[in-house]
Amino acid sequence: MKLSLSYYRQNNVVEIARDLIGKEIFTNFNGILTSGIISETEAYAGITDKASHAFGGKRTQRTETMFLNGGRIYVYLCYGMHKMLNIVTGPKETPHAVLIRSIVPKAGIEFMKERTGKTSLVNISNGPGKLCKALGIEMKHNNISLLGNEIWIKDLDFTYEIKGYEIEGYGIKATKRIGIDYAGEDAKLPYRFVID
DNA sequence: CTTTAGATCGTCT
DNA sequence: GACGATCTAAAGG
Repeated sequence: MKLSLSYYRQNNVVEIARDLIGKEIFTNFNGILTSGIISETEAYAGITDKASHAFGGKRTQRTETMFLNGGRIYVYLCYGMHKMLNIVTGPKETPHAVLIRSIVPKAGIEFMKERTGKTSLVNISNGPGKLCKALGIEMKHNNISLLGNEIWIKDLDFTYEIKGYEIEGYGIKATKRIGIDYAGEDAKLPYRFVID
């Protein structure tokens, strides 16, 4: 079933990042439904985390979304061409977010191929920029609710097998985050979660 | 297999 | 004006 507001408003962003592994994220834009199983995440822990856009309580037009209450998405542009998808968590004024870094495609695979120009599922959504392309996520989707009919996340109570990718009885490994060497000591925190 | 350059633009200073 | 929570293609070993 669809994850609820009370789920997103829990205050432990690192635990939520770990828990989101194995859940299914959907988008439904203009009648085109696509989804994938979340297989890699990273937690960004608000104002105390040097790697977070909201570090030190930094409020700008861009980071404002993270300060709102949990249960919406934060989309931003990286390197001038890639959209990044984040799940805003925690209560209002607590700018926690979970970056979705990889999904295993499930629903609407033909649409994903069309959006990415790829002919196979290999490497189609295994990266934060790539999954946004596969799911059709654009800058204009920043700030939209995860309880509406355009994007949502579902808990799974059974296992999946998708075109050779088996997601069953998996383990979850914690590692340091990617691409945040500027964050000093915080770059070493085990805030990245992957299926193992 | 690994390394490297180049693409490209919203956001902040 | 500088810089990314990245990706790809191309070249080299």
